[in-house]
Amino acid sequence: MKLSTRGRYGLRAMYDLALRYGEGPVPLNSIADRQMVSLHYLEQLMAKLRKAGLVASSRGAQGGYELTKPPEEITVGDVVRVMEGSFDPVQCLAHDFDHEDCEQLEDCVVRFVWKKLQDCTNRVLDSINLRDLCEGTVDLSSGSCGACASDSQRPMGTCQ
Amino acid sequence: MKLSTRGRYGLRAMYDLALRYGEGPVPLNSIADRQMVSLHYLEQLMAKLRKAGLVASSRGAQGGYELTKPPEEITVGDVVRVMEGSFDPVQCLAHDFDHEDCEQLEDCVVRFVWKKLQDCTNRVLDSINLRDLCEGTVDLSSGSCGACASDSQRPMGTCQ
DNA sequence: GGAATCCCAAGTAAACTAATCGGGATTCCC
DNA sequence: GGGAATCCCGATTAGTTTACTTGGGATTCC
Repeated sequence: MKLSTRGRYGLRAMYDLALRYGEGPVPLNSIADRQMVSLHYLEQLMAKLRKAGLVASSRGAQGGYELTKPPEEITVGDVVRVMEGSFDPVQCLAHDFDHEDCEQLEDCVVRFVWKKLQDCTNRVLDSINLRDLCEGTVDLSSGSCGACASDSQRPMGTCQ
Repeated sequence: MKLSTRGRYGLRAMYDLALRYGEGPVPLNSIADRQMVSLHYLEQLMAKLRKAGLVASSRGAQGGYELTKPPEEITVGDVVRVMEGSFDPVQCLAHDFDHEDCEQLEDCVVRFVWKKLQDCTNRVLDSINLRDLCEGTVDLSSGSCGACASDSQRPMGTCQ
């Protein structure tokens, strides 16, 4: 189980926008530079976030992207589910699954393991919003990245 | 984020073996039949579990596979990590990652979101062992599969 | 000796990933 | 009104992964 670059880049872009919330449209090339991601690729990712209603765009010079809601009203789960697709470890946990097909697919006991996993994942992702990220109020107690902690020139809580 | 068939089939095969623990080698074709999985594909999956030391095989007629440990000593996490690879949402959370590369890769704040996700996932998967599955002592309270509950002809806790 | 098993390596079609490429449409500002 | 800055869109692509299938070989029991 891995995250794709879509989820990772997408969340970093949203974090970047959250840091600049209220300052007007943020052009994508500045995000691409800061986050070191290909501009064209990021455009594709932003299209998903726009269609999901999480960001709004304005075209032309001085255009760019901005969050459609305050950072505290957007959870990490909102972003990740848009970028990665909803976390359905197995098909028959998906909302639109026809349970007539049940016996063809999965052992019940085993399926509920996946259900527990899904619940836990959503709970974690929905418990953190973009404002938490900006303010560094996320509890970082579990595990630490030594390489980052010592670099004090960078903006708070960031690596680059 | 999805589980591949490797993780799903692998856990079902291990559950099947756990139900028959102590009864001698279980031939793979019987597992493949019960779990409705291609025999040859299942062979490949079992090879991983064997190399990881979770099952032992005996060849020849009356041969088959069996757990190397009692079901209560094998967690779902043990199985899933073998089958899916360890859940490292991003590279730099992996054990062998060189943190010199840190600034190239990921924003710290965002990374700790992934760290929390990893911790929670491992905690859930490691909290359930194969005996729990066999005895149905897993707490199934969150969510339910209507199609299964009503079918009383099947072995307890199963769908098929 | 033959049936039942596990073991192994190779091949494959389809999907997915992580982009790149090339251009078009809109808007601001001078 | 012209040009720069920006978003928008569709096509293409190389590489990887997934979920198998195919075809056999080795071992063991009876």
